[in-house]
Amino acid sequence: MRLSRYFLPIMRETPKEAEIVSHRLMLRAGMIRQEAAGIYTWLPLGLRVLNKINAIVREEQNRAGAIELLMPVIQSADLWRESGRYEAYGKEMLRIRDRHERDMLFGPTNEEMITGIFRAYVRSYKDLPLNLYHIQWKFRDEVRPRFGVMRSREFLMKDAYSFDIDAAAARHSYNKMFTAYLRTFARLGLKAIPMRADTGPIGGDLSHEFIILASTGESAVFCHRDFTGMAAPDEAIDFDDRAAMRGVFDQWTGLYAATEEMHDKAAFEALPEADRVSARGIEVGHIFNFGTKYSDAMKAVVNGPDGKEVAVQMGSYGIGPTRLAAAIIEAGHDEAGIVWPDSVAPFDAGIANLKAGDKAVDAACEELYTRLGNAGMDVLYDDRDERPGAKFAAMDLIGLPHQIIVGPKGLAGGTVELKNRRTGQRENLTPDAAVNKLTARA
RNA sequence: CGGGGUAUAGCGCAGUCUGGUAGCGCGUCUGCUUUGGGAGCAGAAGGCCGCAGGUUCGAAUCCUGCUACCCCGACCA
Repeated sequence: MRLSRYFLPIMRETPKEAEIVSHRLMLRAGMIRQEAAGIYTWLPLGLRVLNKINAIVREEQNRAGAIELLMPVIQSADLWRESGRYEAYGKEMLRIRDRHERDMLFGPTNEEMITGIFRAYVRSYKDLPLNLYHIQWKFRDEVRPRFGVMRSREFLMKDAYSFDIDAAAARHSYNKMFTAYLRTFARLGLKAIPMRADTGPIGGDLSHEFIILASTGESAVFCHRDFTGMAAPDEAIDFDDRAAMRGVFDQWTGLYAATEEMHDKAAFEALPEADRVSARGIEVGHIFNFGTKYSDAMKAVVNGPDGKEVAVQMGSYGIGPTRLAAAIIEAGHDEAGIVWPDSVAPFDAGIANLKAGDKAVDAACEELYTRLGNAGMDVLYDDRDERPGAKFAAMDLIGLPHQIIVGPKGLAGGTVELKNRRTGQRENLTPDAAVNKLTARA
């Protein structure tokens, strides 16, 4: 993409409403635009990041055996009356009425709808286990939306729903999602720590929140220091291996970790002082095993091997990609701007033409741009007629992980500069070497 | 939902107390000079001063009502 033809409204000054760093940087980098309290447009640069996050979430859901579908944002109130949540959900649910005076709502979550889908088609235990998910907009009419897309009213959520014949099978489904989440967050460059959580209005008895540590986190969290050194399972792990899944779960839940609501002060203080981590955390995922709460209420039953009908065991599993975009920035930024992990960077690399209009520099940039593009890289080429300082600032602000800086001084000696945004390390290389080095990474 | 605040050009702000028809910085446009960490000079465009009503010869400014947004707290993917 040539920057001169792209739509990237970056700002030098920070709009005053932005309090936390991710919100400020998302606005300044031209990723989002506020349309109303807690409601945002995702501008082109932000959308690229969001799409990359979604792709990783999707890959890991699929790897764990979940199957994607797409449910609507607008739902009928009738389904919610069946489960009893139409009354129970409260003012967070945005209720609307259509032209025929029918009660509708903007979905805050989809347990009812997925249960309706399940019971319409699945009759036999032989069709289990089943895990269906979608990535869809949700609306929760928060009393006080804040922190940009971190706590917005409209937000994107990946929500998966598992259906199993019995509690043991449901437990395995839970462990699979647990493992998939660890892998997902690791691929997004985040260190997420599972913490036992309250189940709230979703219901059930087993639940974990995945929390990343960040000073701007909304809740206080407490955990064992060893979590910071733990590595997520690699892609060779077998999701159908019950013992392996249980092993991952046990490993990641064996140490103390709790949010403020679930905090056990005595247990925490029993740890050696050096092992205690007391910090702020951002919730980026939440999983629930709630048994037959919805299947009972909505009669989602299957015939078991013995011919008798049983209510299916269910679980639900949520990740907020829009919140994740902000959380990744909270975890990766410096004074100059965002520092994206390669996996979610809006572009794989940037080329800064320090003297647009200079024949040699233009030609060198064009060649680099073409060659990297042919190698399958997504490159942002800053071909604008701007001063070098403005280009450096823009590249750093939007956080491109790898930048090739091309100017007359270097070219005179046959080199360009390759800069690593994260480490700040720069090296002078021939254009060939720079292309090879960048493409070798993929 | 309680408490506090703000609303003036794309962004950040001054002007409001003390009424006289709107200004600064950044950004944008034109031209020239510049070009390795957000350039300089010259010129230009851009504003129902949140909305509605009132007071007044005259309202960004005073009065009344409304709306939107932000912050602190309680609640939440």
